[in-house]
Amino acid sequence: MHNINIKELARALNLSTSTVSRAFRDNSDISKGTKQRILAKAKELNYQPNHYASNLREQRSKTIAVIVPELANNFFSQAIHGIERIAREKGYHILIYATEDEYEKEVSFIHHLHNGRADGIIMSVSGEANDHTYLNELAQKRLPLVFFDRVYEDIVTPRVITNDYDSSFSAAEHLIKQGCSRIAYLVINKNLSIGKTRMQGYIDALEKYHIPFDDRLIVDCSNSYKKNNTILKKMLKELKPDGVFTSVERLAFATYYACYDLDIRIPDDLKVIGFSSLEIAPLLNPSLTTITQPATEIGVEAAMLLFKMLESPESVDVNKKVVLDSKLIKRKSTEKKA
Amino acid sequence: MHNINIKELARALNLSTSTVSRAFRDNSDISKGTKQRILAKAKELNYQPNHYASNLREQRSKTIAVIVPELANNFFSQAIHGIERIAREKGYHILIYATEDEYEKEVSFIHHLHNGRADGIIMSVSGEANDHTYLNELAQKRLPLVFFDRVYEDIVTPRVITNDYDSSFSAAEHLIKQGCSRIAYLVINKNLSIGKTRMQGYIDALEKYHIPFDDRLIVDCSNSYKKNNTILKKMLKELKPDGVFTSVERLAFATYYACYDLDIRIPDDLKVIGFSSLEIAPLLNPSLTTITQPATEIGVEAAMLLFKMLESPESVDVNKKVVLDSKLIKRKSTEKKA
DNA sequence: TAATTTTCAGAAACCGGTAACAAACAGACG
DNA sequence: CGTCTGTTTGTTACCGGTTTCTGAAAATTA
Repeated sequence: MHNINIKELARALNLSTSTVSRAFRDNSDISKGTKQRILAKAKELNYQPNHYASNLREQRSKTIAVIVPELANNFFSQAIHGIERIAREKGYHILIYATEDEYEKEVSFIHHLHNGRADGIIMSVSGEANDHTYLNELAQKRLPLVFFDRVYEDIVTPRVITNDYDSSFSAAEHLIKQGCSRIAYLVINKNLSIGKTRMQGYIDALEKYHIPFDDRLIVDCSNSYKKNNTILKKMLKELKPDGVFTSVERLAFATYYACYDLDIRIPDDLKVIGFSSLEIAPLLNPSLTTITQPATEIGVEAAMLLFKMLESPESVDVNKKVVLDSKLIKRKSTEKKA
Repeated sequence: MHNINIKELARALNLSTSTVSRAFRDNSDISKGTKQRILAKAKELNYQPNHYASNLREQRSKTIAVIVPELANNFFSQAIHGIERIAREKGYHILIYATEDEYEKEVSFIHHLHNGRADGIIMSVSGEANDHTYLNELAQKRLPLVFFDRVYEDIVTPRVITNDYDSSFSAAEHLIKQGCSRIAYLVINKNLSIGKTRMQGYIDALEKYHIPFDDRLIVDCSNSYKKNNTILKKMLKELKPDGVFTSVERLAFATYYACYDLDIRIPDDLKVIGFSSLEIAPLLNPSLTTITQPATEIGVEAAMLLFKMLESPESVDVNKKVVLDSKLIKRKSTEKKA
């Protein structure tokens, strides 16, 4: 048994397809009586207008694409949660794509989206390469794009970010005030603007407190747990920092594991602070001081911005930047010795 | 500037649309030369076949829908990650829907999917209500459905689950062997089969070790953190259990928080074990003994099963059940006093 | 009552592809 | 040279809706 279509429904009611179609859209003229009759019959026969036929005719899909570097990550899953909520309220569906931080996948996803599959794109970039021209084609096709959190500076499109510079400055300042003077900064992709911005906050805080900058303390990490463990252990042994500031949640965990392995006590020997959306940071051993981004809210804002662009493209400045505040939450991992 | 379509591409090449169309599908006859010429021109003009037009004609969408209770949850985000990987390999796209454990949303999502938007559905159910007839209509529409993890027993469709009974039995047994005799079982939805199965393992383990069953120790929790905190504190004070077994990750965290508040020491005063997909369970204070489900693999298996159904519906028995093993990982939260 | 406007329903074109069928053309063969 | 076969391309109907245009009937107005 196949799906019932508008033709069959029309025949069952002895009406034309155009009349039946009208019953499902509010604007057109149709008598109240027939509309009722059609809707009743439609419900009885469980008729749903074919989505692809409507989309083809109307030239819009009521679907938005969400591209993120990874899914199994607290920040992104919370952000998607926020996007999903707004999309549902607006009657939109969301397609999810994970780039796994691979540039090729990012390019491929974007290219495929040129086919009308989605009406707009919300994206947090992978940041693996420097050629972002493939994103410029979107504007030509009138496919609105909103960046969130991880962005490309050279692409002009609205974005939702957090006050990364201030947060980083505060984070480094906090470590300094807790007595740290050799603070390592852990980053995954130094080239990505978010990594750079956060690093600048760290550097400026050092300068304010006249702490010499040692570039060996800027540690470039990878996405592999194993490699990071090696890198971090080496760094901890050789450079003996008394504070670690991680620009990414995962690196805070990696630091914990490395410290466990090396019998370095947190916070006595080493204080740790990190960007993190982990809800159970208070349950860690020791509880982790975090800069927590409003992940769900970022998703919500990004989605609302995209919908605004869809509803009236002129109303949104392409340079629009929504900046939300992260929160520095002090916990045991940066406590001073009693 | 609008999207270029097949007609314009054909005109640019002085060919008919059918010839151009053929260049993009492998089966049809077309000379090698023209195919090359077409593909080159397509690339030059950045032509992408309109997805909705193809879908309408071919009556399939190359899209699968994934319905989960929540997104901001380690288990589900890992499972989606697994699904996404397989889908991408197969050239499929995935639509994501979160029910937020609300029955109405689940029904509404399923109903909307009758419109051809997706070729198949992978779902973990909300379990809020008892009428699941809306799912039976899917089979009539030849819309394949695969359950994973949280399933409805009364719906006959392939499923991917874990050995919940055995895992629960082992978990309870582990607590008993560690010296617990008053073990609370924390559950969110007692009616859901997964809650029942897991509870049975717990009950049978108690029986095997001749430990009396006290139904006050079966604690029905909610999805609200605040409510759970109240419920758990009350339970801990009144019933003084020496072990807690949580059927859901979130409840293990809630137990930790409650114990912190009440100064109950884990594991000395109370041992805790729980189902959890948290990768950083070793970093908790104390590290949490978990039954860890192979979340990503569950997603992968569910997706592979769905694709098998799509490729040859007869080849998959509707009673097909893929059972994967969870792992019991012992950590400090269930350690015996030295 | 006749003229005019309004209301409501149907016919048909259209969205952008796909594929069955038709046709043109080249080469093989008697 | 004519017929046959195979290859390649074009013509056209179709997928399932939406919407413009058209016309008949009903309602309003003169």
